[in-house]
Amino acid sequence: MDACTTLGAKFEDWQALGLDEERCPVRNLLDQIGDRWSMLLLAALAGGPKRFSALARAVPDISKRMLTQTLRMLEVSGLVHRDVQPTVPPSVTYSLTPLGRSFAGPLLGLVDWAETHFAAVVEARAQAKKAA
Amino acid sequence: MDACTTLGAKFEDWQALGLDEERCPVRNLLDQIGDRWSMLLLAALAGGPKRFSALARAVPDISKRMLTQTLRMLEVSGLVHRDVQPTVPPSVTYSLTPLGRSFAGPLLGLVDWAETHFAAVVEARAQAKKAA
DNA sequence: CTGAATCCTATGCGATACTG
DNA sequence: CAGTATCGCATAGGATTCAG
Repeated sequence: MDACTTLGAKFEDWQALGLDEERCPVRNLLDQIGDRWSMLLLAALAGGPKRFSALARAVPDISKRMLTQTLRMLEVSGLVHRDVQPTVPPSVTYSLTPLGRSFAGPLLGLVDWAETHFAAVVEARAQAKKAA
Repeated sequence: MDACTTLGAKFEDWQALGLDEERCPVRNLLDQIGDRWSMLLLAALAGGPKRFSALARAVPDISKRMLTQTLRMLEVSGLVHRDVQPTVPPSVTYSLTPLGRSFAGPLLGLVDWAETHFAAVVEARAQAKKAA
């Protein structure tokens, strides 16, 4: 049974349960990390702990507001650990929890797909634009 | 080298290239399928071709507007094929292209992670709420 | 340095009504 | 049946300023 068939079967199961946002793990996950920044920050932290300002530099086009907000959400969900050093000036280090690290595998799968098939997607979009 | 380290290394590479939205495959993918419906519709189609109204029933809380819009985007990106039967009344069937099917693997990885670790995430959120 | 607070704009997305 | 068109709100999220 290939991945496609398996996925189709799983979808049937969720559907039978009403695809409820609260109960369905997949809907829940998508609500969590289906935003513009979550996956990117998890990837940024995969290499090791980073400080707030280092993360801000690593992802140039994120605002401080969204950086704080996204990290908080990831922390609440148990994917990221926030370590505050009570120095002056304060120093805050973020790192992946074991749960966060366990997410690296699936995320890497997505990343690999993106890199492998990026050219095909660009090509498809070019074709579509030409047809229009 | 585990997935976490690999992912960290890849992020360094993207960072070196400026994490450009146009050029970075990952940013591009996230812009595409990082919305509320794309991944869900791809999963819904993984089991086989479905008609427009069947998809609308499969995902109860999607509006016709978003269903159309999301399917169009997936079609333009080459992940979904749209087959129009010029009958009366018209019948339109959507299916995954080979490119779309190739995405089932990575997507299944994400789904499996969600199902496996859902309980842990819920637990973490409960702890965070209690602390607050 | 690491945020919190406030303000403001863009737009995602649902609801509704209409068409071929 | 399978959309399209229009309206309108709720929210995402950037810019800026203040604080510990």
